[in-house]
Amino acid sequence: MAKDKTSRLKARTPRGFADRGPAELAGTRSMLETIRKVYELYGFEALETPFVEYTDALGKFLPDQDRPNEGVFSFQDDDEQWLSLRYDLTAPLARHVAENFDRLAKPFRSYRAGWVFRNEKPGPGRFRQFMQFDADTVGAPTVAADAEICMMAADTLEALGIKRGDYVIKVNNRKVLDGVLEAIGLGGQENAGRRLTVLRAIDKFDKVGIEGVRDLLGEGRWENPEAKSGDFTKGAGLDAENIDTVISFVALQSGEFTPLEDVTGRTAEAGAAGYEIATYRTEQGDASHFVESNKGIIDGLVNSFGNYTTSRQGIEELGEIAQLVEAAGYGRERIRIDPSVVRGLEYYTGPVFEAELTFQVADEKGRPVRFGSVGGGGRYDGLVGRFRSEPVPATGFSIGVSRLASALSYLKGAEAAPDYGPVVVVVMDRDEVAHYMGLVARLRQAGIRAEMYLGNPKNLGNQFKYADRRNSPCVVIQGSDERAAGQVQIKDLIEGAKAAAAITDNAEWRESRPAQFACAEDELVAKVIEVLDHHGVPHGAALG
RNA sequence: GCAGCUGUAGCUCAGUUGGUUAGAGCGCCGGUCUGUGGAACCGGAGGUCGGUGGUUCGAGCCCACCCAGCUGUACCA
Repeated sequence: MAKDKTSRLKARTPRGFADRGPAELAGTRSMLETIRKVYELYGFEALETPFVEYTDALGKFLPDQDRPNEGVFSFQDDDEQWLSLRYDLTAPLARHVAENFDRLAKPFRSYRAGWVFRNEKPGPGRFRQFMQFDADTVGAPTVAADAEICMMAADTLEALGIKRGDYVIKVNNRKVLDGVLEAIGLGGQENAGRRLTVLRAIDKFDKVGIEGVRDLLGEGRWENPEAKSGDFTKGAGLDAENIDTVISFVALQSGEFTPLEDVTGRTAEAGAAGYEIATYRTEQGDASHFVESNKGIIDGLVNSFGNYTTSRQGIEELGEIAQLVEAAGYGRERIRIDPSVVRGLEYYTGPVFEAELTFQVADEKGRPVRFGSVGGGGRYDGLVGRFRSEPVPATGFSIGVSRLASALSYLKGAEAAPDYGPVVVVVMDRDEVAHYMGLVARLRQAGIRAEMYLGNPKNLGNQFKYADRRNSPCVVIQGSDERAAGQVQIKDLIEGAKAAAAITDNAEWRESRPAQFACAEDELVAKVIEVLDHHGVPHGAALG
């Protein structure tokens, strides 16, 4: 079929999707392996579910319509049932547990890694296909299950090489929020919409600050507040008193008003636990000592919201979590009670978690890059219950593998090790291809990545260029001279590149044949291994 | 969805007040070179100037609309 220029196909990946090269694949693979080991250490077991689910199982039909939510990729089966690509790993887990409920040992503890799909506008670091790695405990109502998940999240980030202090696991409880919302008259089904607006406002605390949240709780907020220009976001329309109530809640973690724990009389103990102690003195010279601790935050919550029934229950759960993680040695620098975390606006029913990276790096243009949330989770006691007559408690955590991988690549910077290619056996004599293939086979049997040059062999230089591009550690050469002597030439390309740095003349370059030596054909494997080991190139069992 | 900015070769970009056949660097392919990577030199491929319409003797350049991308914002189960 003749193709003129105008009708030629344009090769391109769809918006929000990307191909992944060998370096990225290797990085992801080792990350997944690290995460998997931590999850297994905690007693979770592997599970895989398909990419496609019935849309109703995902709970993603638009209200009152016969059509799935636009945010999920959907299509109809030949029997006209709606199918969708999974948009997270939690809804499919709930389906799996419900489907196999009687067979599974409860509590059921499983982990899953895989691609999920969202039909949304892509952006920097946001794709329409990305990978998550989840762990969930289904059938355990105790907050010990939640506390454990938080500790595991901290362990996982550290196992991935993120230093303590460069991340934090924030914990909140939806019940605390719900109680506050009830108290300001936003309880009940009829206020679901306004409740959502309030939650979103709180969720934006990080971005817009305390005054921004105040605007969003009241009339609304302009994208550029000074100029009153750009987009206007309509607010929740609360009155001043209720705004103050909500603000006082958010402010508990704002740094402007963080309740402290009084450790007067036990400063030695607090100091030993690693707390930074703040000291205040009265005019009479009496000293009081305080630390910023989870207990302090919880005491503050009890003081402000302890008389709301729903909130009180949530605060007690947070207190238990704080106590459990503290007892296990996880202090506030790792797991932090933080009332501003909202997370997962729909199905969470109790504790919610968010894993955040706190270090900052600059991108190639010198602008600061914030990574923010790299994982999150919480308790979703209602999700499995949708399929059954009774509620089933469940709690879980999800790591955004793709986003975390890009954060890690910034952290590691340029030190990413080069991936070495295979040993290349060049073709000097076309009639001897069978013999060259024999050499390659010997190398492969010894566990060495190797291949014969399969392109046009007429120009030896091209074969070296190819090996160079593949980042091959060395090439194997055998012409008629060597064959007659029962020898091969091994050329160490890594050493050669160093040795040749001083040579500027092409003729001299060719003549000198840097880092090249001859050996008996029988010694081929042993000598190649010497070269590989010298440069730390993996082979044999180390290939994995 | 809304707002701002940007669309010229694979990439980064020039392109004069609107004036002949739209250029450069890098990259790519080939050659010098069928016994040696880099360098060098020579040659080649690759463009409906994002699209359509308009103004004009004449548009890559001016105007209108559309499309795409980027950034922010909204939404994000």
